[in-house]
Amino acid sequence: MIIQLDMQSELPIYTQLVNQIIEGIASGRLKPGEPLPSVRSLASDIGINLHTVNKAYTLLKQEGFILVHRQRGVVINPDSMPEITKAYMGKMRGELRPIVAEAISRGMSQEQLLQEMEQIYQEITQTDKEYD
Amino acid sequence: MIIQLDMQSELPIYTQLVNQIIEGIASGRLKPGEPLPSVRSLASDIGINLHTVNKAYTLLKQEGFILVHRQRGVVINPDSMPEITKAYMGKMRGELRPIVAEAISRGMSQEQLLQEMEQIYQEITQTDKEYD
Amino acid sequence: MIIQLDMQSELPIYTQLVNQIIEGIASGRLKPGEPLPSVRSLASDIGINLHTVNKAYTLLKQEGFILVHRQRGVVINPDSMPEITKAYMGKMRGELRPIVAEAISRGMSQEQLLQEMEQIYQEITQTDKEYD
Amino acid sequence: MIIQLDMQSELPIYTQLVNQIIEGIASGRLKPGEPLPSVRSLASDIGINLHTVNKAYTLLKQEGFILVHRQRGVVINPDSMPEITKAYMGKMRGELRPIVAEAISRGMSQEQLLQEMEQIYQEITQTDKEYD
DNA sequence: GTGGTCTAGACCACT
DNA sequence: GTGGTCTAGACCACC
Repeated sequence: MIIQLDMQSELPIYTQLVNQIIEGIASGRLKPGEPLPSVRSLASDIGINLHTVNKAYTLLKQEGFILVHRQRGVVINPDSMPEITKAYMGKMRGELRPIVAEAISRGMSQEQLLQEMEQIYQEITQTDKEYD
Repeated sequence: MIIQLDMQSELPIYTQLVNQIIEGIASGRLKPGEPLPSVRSLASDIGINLHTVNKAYTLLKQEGFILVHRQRGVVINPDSMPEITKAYMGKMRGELRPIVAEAISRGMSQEQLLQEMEQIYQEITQTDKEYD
Repeated sequence: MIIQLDMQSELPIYTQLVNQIIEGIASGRLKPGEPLPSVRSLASDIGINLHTVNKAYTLLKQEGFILVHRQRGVVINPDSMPEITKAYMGKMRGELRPIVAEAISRGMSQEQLLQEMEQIYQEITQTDKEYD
Repeated sequence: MIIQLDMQSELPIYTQLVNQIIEGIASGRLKPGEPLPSVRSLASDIGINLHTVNKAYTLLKQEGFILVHRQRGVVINPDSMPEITKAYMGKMRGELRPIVAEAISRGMSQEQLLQEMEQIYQEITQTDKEYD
């Protein structure tokens, strides 16, 4: 798992970590049951504080993406991913809405916008298949 | 222009203001050249601090959505909206990516996701046409 | 709001804080919309670190007992308390079960046990009514 | 004696073990004088560390639920179960209190709550009577 | 060794 | 002044 952090980003480090791990799951690079590095080792690997990693793991655990197994350590949830709940859909639409609004106000067509999303979808899912 | 703020949101108030004004533009409710309330009146109308409105207007001005005349006050940019620059596309893709990734990891299909975006696009653009 | 912490307890400080605030809500001493002290002031009042208070508040926020209002600070959720969800019932039963099992193995009758719970229920709800 | 451990639980494994053995006693599946597996065999049976089983047995012995004979091995205390001491009642009430408080704050009535406890009591005591 | 908790001190964004 | 974030160093419980 390669983690790329942007220390200048407005996004908190722990959020970037969460995003990258979720993208890892979405892409198939991180498979159910697969172990994640310990907070300490990941923190020292990417040169941040262990508490920052801990916060990211805690959030991922709360949402159900990962779990802490007493014997195997931190692993991608082997049983199931979080569901598409109403709460999630609400959150997702709330995040999407201002992005779409700005695109419209800049004159982007619906087709262009959908194409962008489609391309991102493809980029994420069709990651190098050497991992399968 | 009706402004709906969520004081419990994680989004800063000034960001919510910016988003709503941009959505107003996208929907056609706010037309080029149309005046916006003064910092002072908007702030007192919605019960927030002057600085907060000021920050929102400043950001909108920087991106080119509005113009601030000393005499004529604040108006929606009558000449042109911000362009679809490379910088903008990069920003937009960066925001879209984690949303798409989470949707994928929760098992949402590309079709579902595109449909969601299409619906949001429609919701914004086909706002009540009494404004035209 | 008087907070009583037991620094020798096996329960983490932030858990004790969470419990006491929830009991404050249950008893009516803390009413919907009522403000809670800031993390800093509460921390210094009870002589603990502000991060510990922060963790307690974060948990209460996640479960919906409190919310952080951008203007009014931290307040008891004025609209609604968390629901009696399936997840909550599962959690509650899982906590209750070992308590009941031990009581049975020590020879406590169902009546005694129910009476204990009833008394606790009464103790919490019939707190000194000077607060109403 | 079937032991069900949840390796993702927040409860330590040894606590889960203790709880399940006490519930076994409460239900009548484990009777006074009945032998329990040796530390070694139980550990290997359920795939956990020797120390973990040892810790559970030590706690059960300290509270008086089991006896550990050098020759006859581990047995459920044949003479008596732990008493309903003041210390125990204090501990029990302390555990019950936050559970009751949360139930109240979520709007659960005293009747509902008592009913829940009654049902758990019944579930534990009216276990399949083939064991009698 | 692991994750979990607590403390301490610092900076920043927001209002 | 508020909450949010990050760092640092420490101790403990668990396995």
